[in-house]
Amino acid sequence: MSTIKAVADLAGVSVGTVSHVMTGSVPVSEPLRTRVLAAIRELDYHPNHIARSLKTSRTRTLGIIVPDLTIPFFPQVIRGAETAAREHGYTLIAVNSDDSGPRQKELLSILRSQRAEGILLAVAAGPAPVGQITRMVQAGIPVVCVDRIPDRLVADSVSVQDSQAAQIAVEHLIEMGYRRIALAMGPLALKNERRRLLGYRRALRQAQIALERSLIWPGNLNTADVAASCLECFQHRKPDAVFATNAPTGLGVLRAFRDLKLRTPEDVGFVTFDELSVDDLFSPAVTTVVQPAFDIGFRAAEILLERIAQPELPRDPISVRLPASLRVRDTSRSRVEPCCATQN
Amino acid sequence: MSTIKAVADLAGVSVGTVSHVMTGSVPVSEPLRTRVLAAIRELDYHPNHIARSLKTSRTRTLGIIVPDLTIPFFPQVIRGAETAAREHGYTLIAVNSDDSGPRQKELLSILRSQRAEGILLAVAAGPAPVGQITRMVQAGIPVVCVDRIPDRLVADSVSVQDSQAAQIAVEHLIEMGYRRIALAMGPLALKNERRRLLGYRRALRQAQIALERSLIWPGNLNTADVAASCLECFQHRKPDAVFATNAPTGLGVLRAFRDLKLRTPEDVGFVTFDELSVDDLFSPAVTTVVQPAFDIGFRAAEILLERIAQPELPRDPISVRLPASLRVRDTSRSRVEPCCATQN
DNA sequence: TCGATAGATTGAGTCGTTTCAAGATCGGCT
DNA sequence: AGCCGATCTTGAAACGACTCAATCTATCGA
Repeated sequence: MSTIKAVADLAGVSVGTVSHVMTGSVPVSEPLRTRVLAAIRELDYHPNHIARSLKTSRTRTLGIIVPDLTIPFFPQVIRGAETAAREHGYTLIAVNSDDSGPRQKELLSILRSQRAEGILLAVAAGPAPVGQITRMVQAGIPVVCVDRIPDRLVADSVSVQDSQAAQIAVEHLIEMGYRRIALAMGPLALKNERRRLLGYRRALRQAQIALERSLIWPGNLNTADVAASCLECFQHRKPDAVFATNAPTGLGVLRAFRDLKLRTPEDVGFVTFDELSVDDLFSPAVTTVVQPAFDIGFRAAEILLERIAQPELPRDPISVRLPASLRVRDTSRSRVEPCCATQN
Repeated sequence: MSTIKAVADLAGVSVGTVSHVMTGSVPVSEPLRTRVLAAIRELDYHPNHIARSLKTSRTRTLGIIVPDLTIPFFPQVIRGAETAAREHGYTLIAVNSDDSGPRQKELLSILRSQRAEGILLAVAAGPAPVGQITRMVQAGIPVVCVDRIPDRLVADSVSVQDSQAAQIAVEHLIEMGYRRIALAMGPLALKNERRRLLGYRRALRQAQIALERSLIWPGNLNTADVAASCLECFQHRKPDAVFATNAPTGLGVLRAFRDLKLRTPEDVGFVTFDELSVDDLFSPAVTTVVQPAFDIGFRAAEILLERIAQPELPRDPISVRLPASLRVRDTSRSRVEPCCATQN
């Protein structure tokens, strides 16, 4: 791979001149400039970004760590962040923690070694690496958390208005005539989940529906386990609707419905957080709470870039909450008389 | 951010010794080693990967460029590639070309400047950057193409056995009793699409069904446009089944079915390449040709790493074709008498 | 014609690490 | 005691690009 020196020799100028042509920071006369550009083309010269970064200590690189690329939400976040990064001349590199704590630590360390100038982090399940993050921020590498907001961490974050979104979803179910609304949720250890629970309670309270603790199943994010709790709940408590606070949980619930031969919305109403996929093409189409994933990524990257641009500013953590929207489809339509006998 | 020199000073040794402790390439006595490790911890030292790369000219980094992260296929490929990379101590960085030719060129250039040691490329739509790829390979940066295989390019590639997969899918439809099988496909400019067409023709020929040209609609990969062609075709040619050769096309067809109020499989049979999503939860569940996306990524990365490990080997391009599998669900079940009157 | 000045060009030093050759230390053996 | 070899430790030279200070060139006015 050719170097700046090779270009300089071929063009018959000094390395300084070539550098000036590349960066444009210092004017270069037209004839020399032309010769340099010709030499660059001739040698297929690609400036060594590594050497450049070493000297300038600027990599113009942002990192994003997501727990699972195969959940549709995260690619959207990445695209948003990438868009913002590109507008500022930055490159975004995406890596996957596989929802593993150790791997996440390793990736943070790698990104730090690679001297990413800032990091977007959607934390993996389990305890968040608070100490590591704090050290990075102290070392001058800003970190912005997206989606999941770790407890006990003072840092910038961008996510959705969890409680409002949950409240709207549950209010919608109530309006549609459902009363015994079960809440299928993820681990209470996650702040987002607690916030969504809050919205659920608020909606019930405002509709003067008594809270029934046995209709709330906090669980893990394993789709199969969720399906099991759902089966269990339907045997004993007979809810007439389910609100799922996240996609894996929602899928688990749908799986249980299938096994129980329950139809939506005839037998049971259903709303879930997050688009499960192309929900509108299938029947019954699923009513979902849609998170503004692209915007979350975009805003998060913007905050990060701002921090990078003004590193000396005092760090009052910024916490942006974007509104979600309810996309009403079939699974939450008003209850109707079933046309033929079903178990219920 | 602390440097190796700071560590050396704190531990009271030379920078060379610290380096030896880090890399383990030269033995270091226990007492010194302990002092060095303590100093590293004390200073929260993270070796500057940039300086290291500059010196060793090894970045231990692989790049992957995909056209669209939000298509579920690609995240799977990335996970496969990442797994293989990690096994060899490499980090994979993923970037998104947004299916834009210029952006793809730019990303190739960036990855080259960043000195990625090898590149996995799922080419964007439009003409492939053959020249650029060839120059990279000549410069010693191996490139392996995944999924889409550009014409006119002599390079390693990993993708699916297109024609066999298509043939199996169409044979399945024939076996289920469908005869007028339409082929909804992407641009003929793509080699994969031509291969899938081949499989379709082979299946028809073997079943002695005459090929009807008007049942084949090559198109672009725009879901809305596909839906339009589909409407058109159903008005004039009345196929009794449709095989879609890729996911966006498949979605377009389903959208048209919805608009035409056609039910599957009662009114029309349907099989598509690629999982559309959680196809099995909805009704009717979609019969799909499942590509081994993870394996494609994994094998591609392995080939890449092999090339990197043995750069001087002559480059007979390796072309791996992995088998796809047919996941039979509802939309291709045998035709049955409709229970009530439907348009047909 | 000459000096001053603005502008273009150059070259050396630097970033943080690896690595090689050379120096230091130590124990064992004669 | 002195020497040898094995083992550990050190220092300095790279890697490739940027950048500052210094040099060079040309232009213009006196």
